[in-house]
Amino acid sequence: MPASPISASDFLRNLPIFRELDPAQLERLAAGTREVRAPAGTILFRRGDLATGMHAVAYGQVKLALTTPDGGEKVVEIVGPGGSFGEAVMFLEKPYYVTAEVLADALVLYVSRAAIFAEIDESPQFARRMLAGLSMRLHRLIGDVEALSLKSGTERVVGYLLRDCPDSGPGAQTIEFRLPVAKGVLASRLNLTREHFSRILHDLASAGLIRVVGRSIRIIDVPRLRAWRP
Amino acid sequence: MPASPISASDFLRNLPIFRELDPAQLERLAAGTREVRAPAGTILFRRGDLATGMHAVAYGQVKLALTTPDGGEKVVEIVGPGGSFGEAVMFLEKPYYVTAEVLADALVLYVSRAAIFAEIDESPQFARRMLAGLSMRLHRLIGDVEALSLKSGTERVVGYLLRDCPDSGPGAQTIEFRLPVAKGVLASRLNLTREHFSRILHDLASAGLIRVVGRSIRIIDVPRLRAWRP
DNA sequence: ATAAGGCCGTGCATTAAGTCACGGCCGGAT
DNA sequence: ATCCGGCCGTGACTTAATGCACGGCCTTAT
Repeated sequence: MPASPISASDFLRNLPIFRELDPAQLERLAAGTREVRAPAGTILFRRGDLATGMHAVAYGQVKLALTTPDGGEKVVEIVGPGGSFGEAVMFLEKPYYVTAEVLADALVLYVSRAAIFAEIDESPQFARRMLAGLSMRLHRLIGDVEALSLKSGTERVVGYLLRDCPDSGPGAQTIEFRLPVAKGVLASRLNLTREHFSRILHDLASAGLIRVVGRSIRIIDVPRLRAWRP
Repeated sequence: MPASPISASDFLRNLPIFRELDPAQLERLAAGTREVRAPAGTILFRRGDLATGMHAVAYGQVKLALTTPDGGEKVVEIVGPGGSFGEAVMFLEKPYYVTAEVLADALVLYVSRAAIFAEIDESPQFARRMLAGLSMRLHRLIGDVEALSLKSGTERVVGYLLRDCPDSGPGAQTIEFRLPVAKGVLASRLNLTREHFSRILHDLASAGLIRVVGRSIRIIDVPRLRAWRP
């Protein structure tokens, strides 16, 4: 099936979920893998499509979103290199619940259900790896539910800005980075309207906590931002 | 470890997750199972406690809730007979993310991580069962995220009331049932304040869609309730 | 250059939901 | 029976967040 099984297994090896597999295992998975190169804007699948395998991003960016009949959408996750999606729905043999759209030109690996199931039968270690992966996802999703249900918009934004800041001691530290996606997409991910998100960033900036220039954000004082209260 | 391994395996057999296991497998799991009888009000574990196994409800009712430092809480799930919880956190070897409180006198089976892991190594079929279980949970949780982020309070209530109504044809059908828990708990589960929930039920009732008497709810016309629009 | 389109910020009006306060009711314990 | 305490309903008010409208700006392609 694959045009170049060798490169498929090379990509697979570098994905967190498939790390620590031995070469034989990777080879078997690679045989059930298809490489999908897709430019920004491509819809990989829509809510309701049949699911017959899982997906992993080698490079690029994919947006997973819930959609409503009347055109509304809520971004559930933004998947970057090394990330995977669609496992749950593959195990359940149900149609996709979300729609996947490529945001930045991507190489997505598609691993068939048959290959995954065969490998589970072959290797308990692999099964545990998949279990850990799903558990991880579940854990993060409950974090989202928590943010959605008992935090304010501003708290969610602060939480996001500090997502990978070490919980370091006192003393004003400054960190600068670029948002990985357009603000509109991020707003939806954080369950805010574009307008509301814009206002929140503005407010945090005029409180002297952050500095925003286009997509670059400088956190002026990490501990003070972390200590933000309504 | 168990006082009566025979009854443990009897209970296990009747849980959806462990159904279809052969007697030998059940026996092995039962050996790693502890029966916990707990009256209403018991806290089984709190957010932050160490997790070393999973839990399954034989009878009774358990509430899983997120808690905030300042005493707030959001009910994530109400687990009844046959339901299980704590798997994800067990696989990740992380502390519990939610707090579990017994709502109605319960028998909860606690299965140690060791027993689960051993059985995964023993049986790929069991591994697939666990994968399906976690996938199921993930699926439902995304449903919650969807309800939380793109539905109004009333829509969530309507969705809940219709949760297990067959999507049958036209013609006014009537269904009556009792809420499984106190309205305050249900309100939190649906991410509403008690007051808001109360008003919503009132409004639906005065629109002639439902009839509420204490904990009993009669849906007067299922299709019309389903067709409810803001 | 310049045009065209997507993305973003902001003022104003509106609304869904939350908060506070109070009073009634129901069910279990004495 | 009667008392008590938890659970629930409701009115008045506040607030966080949304929706709409518009205008600027910064790409990207021509």
